[in-house]
Amino acid sequence: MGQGAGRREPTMREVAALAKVSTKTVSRVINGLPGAGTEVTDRVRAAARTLGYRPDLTASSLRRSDRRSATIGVLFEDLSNPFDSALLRAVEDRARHSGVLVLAGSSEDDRALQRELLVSLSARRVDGVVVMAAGGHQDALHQERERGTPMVLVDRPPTFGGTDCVTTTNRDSSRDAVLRLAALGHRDIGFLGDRRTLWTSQERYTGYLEGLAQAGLTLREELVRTDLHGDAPAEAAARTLLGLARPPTALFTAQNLVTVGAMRALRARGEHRRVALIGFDDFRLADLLEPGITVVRQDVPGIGRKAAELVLARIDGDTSPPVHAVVPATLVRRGSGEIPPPTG
Amino acid sequence: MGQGAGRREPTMREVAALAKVSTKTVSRVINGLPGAGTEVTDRVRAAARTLGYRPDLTASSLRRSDRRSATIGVLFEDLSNPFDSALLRAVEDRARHSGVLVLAGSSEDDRALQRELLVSLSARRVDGVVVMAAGGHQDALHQERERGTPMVLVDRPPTFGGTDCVTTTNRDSSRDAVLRLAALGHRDIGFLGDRRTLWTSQERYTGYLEGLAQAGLTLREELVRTDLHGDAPAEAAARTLLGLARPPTALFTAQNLVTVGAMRALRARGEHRRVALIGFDDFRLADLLEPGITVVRQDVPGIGRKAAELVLARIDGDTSPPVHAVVPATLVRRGSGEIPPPTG
DNA sequence: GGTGGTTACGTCAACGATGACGTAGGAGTG
DNA sequence: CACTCCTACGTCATCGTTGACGTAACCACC
Repeated sequence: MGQGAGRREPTMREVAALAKVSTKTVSRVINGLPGAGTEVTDRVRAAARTLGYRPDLTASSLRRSDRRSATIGVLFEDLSNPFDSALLRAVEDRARHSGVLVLAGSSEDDRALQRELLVSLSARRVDGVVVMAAGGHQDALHQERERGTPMVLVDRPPTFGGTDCVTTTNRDSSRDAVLRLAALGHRDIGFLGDRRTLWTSQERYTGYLEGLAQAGLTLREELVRTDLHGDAPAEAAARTLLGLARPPTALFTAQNLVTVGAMRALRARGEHRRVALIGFDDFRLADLLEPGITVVRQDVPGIGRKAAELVLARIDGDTSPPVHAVVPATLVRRGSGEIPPPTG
Repeated sequence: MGQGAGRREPTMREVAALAKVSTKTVSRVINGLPGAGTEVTDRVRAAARTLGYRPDLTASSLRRSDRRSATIGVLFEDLSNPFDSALLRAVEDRARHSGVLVLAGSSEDDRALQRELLVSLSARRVDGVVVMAAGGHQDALHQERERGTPMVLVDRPPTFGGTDCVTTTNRDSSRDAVLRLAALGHRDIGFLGDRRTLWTSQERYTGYLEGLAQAGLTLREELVRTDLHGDAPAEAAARTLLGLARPPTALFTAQNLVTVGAMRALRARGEHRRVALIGFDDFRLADLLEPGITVVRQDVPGIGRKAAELVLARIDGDTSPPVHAVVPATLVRRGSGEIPPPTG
């Protein structure tokens, strides 16, 4: 394989020949199973070292009774997204502790691609998968789950039953954010949200509504903009809101990039010190801006670790009822969320 | 395997039995090879669909002559780091185009861990690896390469020969950044760098020295701080420099987090509009800060794509001489790098 | 001193798939 | 009609490894 060199990896048979034992004995030594004498063990070890033998896990897992590949699949929306990559890292760390490696892919919130990647993962016989479900129907995931593949959904719950899931306190934390703004005296609180097909967007919007209701505020529909995918549309939407005859005095932005877009709009209008802003999802440097951006911070490592733990447990045969773990998010005050409404 | 359900995947043999043909014929149909009549083909396809048959790539690649697993390994320092995850994404995209999936791991710049992960990857018989070499000696990588594993190093070159590598214009871009500061009239330009064991740090430092020399400036060693790992140490170092009797009027920060640390220090002292700053590596929101941060931006997707292309070509048997590809970085002016020195 | 148990091996088949090769039947050719 | 060639299958061994099982040697004990 090496730059055309075509060197083959040594096999157990070759080790066995060199050590003058059977392959079965080599297998015993390599796997540390009983039934090999000390002298033979030494001979086999020496032969393996001499030849540079390394076991072939794929052949091994083909034959073994448990059929484990010691590999799990991770299917997130976009591995270059900070949220997704932090999640991946957390899953990876937990998995490595169990000797499990991670096959990772980005599904770009595209169902066809997600299905394709799922097929690729199953062709490699991964032991289980951790998935961020693409928007819309989840037939492919459901089918895969029905086949018996251990599966944990993260960030968004399944639309089918019998499957573990880890999410954050989307609704409650959004409600709390809105209540905090209301407590400062804000009565016109705008909402900027991501694609409505996303469960998280819906939950955060619901939380926004709950917050308004609980604070005794009435919803002004013209202050709500959703389906903002990326920071550019979010910026445009924010500009529109701020240009209204009776503009919002505070904004709740329900996603990472939407927050960034809103910040750009506020800055462009020179209103970033006058209009309050709370965003969902923390981001690096949020504290270095002026004012610092108040955010709802998800416990991303916690979510990833939990998801990995769940899938590993299922792989190990845990048959307890499906779990929907909710990892609490916290509000981080940095200034932008503490701006009071203009007096008068 | 599913939550203890223990359902087995159907095999070719079962499909063959249902379609009343031999397994070899099923193999032909599944792989689209000639030698199967239309009627038989239809019967096999129907049987496969009925049973929900999915080929086992691991068994297949065990038997096949080319032994390909259609999987490559990616070993970066920290998959949750924005640079690393953007790189991973670029590699993943290019690999997917060739039907190749990615087994990813973080080596945390730890040689022992990197070696361990390398062993795990080889146990799974990956076709090749893309590696960000951990600092210090590269014996493990060298050995793996000697065994014939196709390998491409990214970000940092190998200390051994015969191996492809993709890096950016560390030295030249650093020199240009320093020259730009000098052209504005800066004569006291500080350097803040990451761990000196890293090749990139050394290169960027060399570029700094070249820039000083070319601008006719003499090095003031007390303005150089290296081995800053993370933003906290960088912030402390920047504070020290700014507190000198004759402080720098401009800073060149040679890494992502070091730039962040320097910004914090400048802000804490209220000097972020007076002291010029150019950082190596772009980061999100650099444009939203005040002033915007001027940076040397690497073409991360370009680096990742190139690395993937190289390793895939080697896997396909390309035996041309090893390549050291250098992907150019560009200077992005946002304000902080255009601050002139105080007059007088 | 036979019986039973344990230890240290070996032999064989099988995991799921494919490469090498065999073969029956039909088409084409002289 | 005999011969060749091709197509469409099937048979068998094998990839690297391990589970099931066999067996020879040795020890202990009644």
